[in-house]
Amino acid sequence: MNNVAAEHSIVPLRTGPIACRACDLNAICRITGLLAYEGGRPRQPTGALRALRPGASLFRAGAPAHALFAIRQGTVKLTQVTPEGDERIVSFHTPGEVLGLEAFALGAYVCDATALDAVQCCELPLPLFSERGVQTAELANAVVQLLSRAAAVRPSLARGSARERVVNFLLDISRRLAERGLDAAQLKLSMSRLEIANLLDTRIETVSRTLQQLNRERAIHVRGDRVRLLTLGSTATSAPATVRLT
Amino acid sequence: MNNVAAEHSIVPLRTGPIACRACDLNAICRITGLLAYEGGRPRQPTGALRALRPGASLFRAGAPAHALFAIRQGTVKLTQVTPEGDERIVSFHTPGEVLGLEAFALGAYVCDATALDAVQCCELPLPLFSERGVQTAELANAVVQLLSRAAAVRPSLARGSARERVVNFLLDISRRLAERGLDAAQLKLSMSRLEIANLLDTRIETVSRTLQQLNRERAIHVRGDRVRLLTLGSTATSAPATVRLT
DNA sequence: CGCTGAGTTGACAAGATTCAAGGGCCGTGG
DNA sequence: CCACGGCCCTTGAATCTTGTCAACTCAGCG
Repeated sequence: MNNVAAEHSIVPLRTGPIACRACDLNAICRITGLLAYEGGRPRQPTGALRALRPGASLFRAGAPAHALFAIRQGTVKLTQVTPEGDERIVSFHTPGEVLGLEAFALGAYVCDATALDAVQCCELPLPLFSERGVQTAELANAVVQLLSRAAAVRPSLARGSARERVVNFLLDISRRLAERGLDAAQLKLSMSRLEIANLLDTRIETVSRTLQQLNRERAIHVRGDRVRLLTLGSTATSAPATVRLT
Repeated sequence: MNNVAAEHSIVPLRTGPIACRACDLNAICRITGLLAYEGGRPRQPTGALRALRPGASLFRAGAPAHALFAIRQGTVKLTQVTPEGDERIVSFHTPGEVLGLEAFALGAYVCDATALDAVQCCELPLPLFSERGVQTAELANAVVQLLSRAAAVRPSLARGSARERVVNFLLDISRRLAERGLDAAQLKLSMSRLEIANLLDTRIETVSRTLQQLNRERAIHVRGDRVRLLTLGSTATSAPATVRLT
């Protein structure tokens, strides 16, 4: 009775990069010609591709910004260093998301970006925009679209009780997967418990306890970095009676 | 011995609108011609001005977005309604700041914007951008600048201990005043304790207790909605010995 | 002059952190 | 191949912070 994986039928998750059409940079890549077409269907991006090992840095806070980045595969964490000198995790980012948007205004990155696992990302050099320019109205509009979406307020995950934070954290990951057309019920937590605790402004013990409690309640199924959403996600919004957020 | 105001020399704060040159919309107003010049010096804005009484709504979440707003005077709170139906305060905004930047991408506002006191603001109709268009490279660049700055990560105030939250809240207001060239040591809290507590994700009693504790420690001087930063703000970063953030 | 609402304060309860200990997994080296 | 050590995660118990509830002050206002 030890083969829990088989017992609960945890299957391997998708690997491989995300499709270009599901990427937030898609419109811009098409316009700039970085993404060539073959009979109406986009093929591989022609822009610079980069591969990062776990722990490798994509860019660092304060460094002169030279490019925008789009994640194709893996997870990237954005962090800042507090005045006291310890790391504050700002957010985690999954395939299809774009990093470094502050570069247009500030010319430098404001966060450290670090790969949590094997990351593959596209690099869009900024001169692409300043040269051929935001002069073409089409490109300008695409950039404005992208930035404006990023400017919209995102509800902080570090609010409410420990339980609410953990639940919202899981639902946030699930929502992102769903938005890109992936399986939203099976999550792979690429980050450690410590990093989750950092993001949620709580302690590792609290994160662990809360996950285990949700597990006991059959709201989720946790095993290491694999999480399966059971009553969470499917019924959390429609039938709040089964799983209390609070 | 009841004349505390005189005793601690609390003086009236500046009223009147902020100067156009200290406004985040300045560049865009100049380019669009909404802000006319007289011999090189900007005069009053020619765009639509709106005045709001305390409690009046500037725009509502979900409403079709038709304009950008720049605050000239007063304080505006941005709120969202949680799925449970109660108000969550997202941020407070002071003169010179621009609201509604998500409109470009979403076509609708994502927050409710409400005046906390007598507010005066400029309204920039969105057609201004779609018509004459982001086609002029200069305007496009100004919009990108504004949006890109807004896309930069802001550290959440609802993190750390109750004391850290309150201190950071006060320092945040102070910093904003300083950025616009105003007196950063004298704050007028236009919002209620309840609204502060909501923003900081804590309780009104905790906010009250913390403010009073800082007051007893001579870190600040509080009297109603007037706060004077004493050791806070001037020495908080350079000499952490006097006032502990933690 | 009493009413009302915002703010403050105290006492207690609930929840999170802290400290300590133990389990499981994995890579290294005997 | 197995033992060992390190790291991550989990769990328990004590402590501390914050939330909760209630009472009270104070200022503004009819």
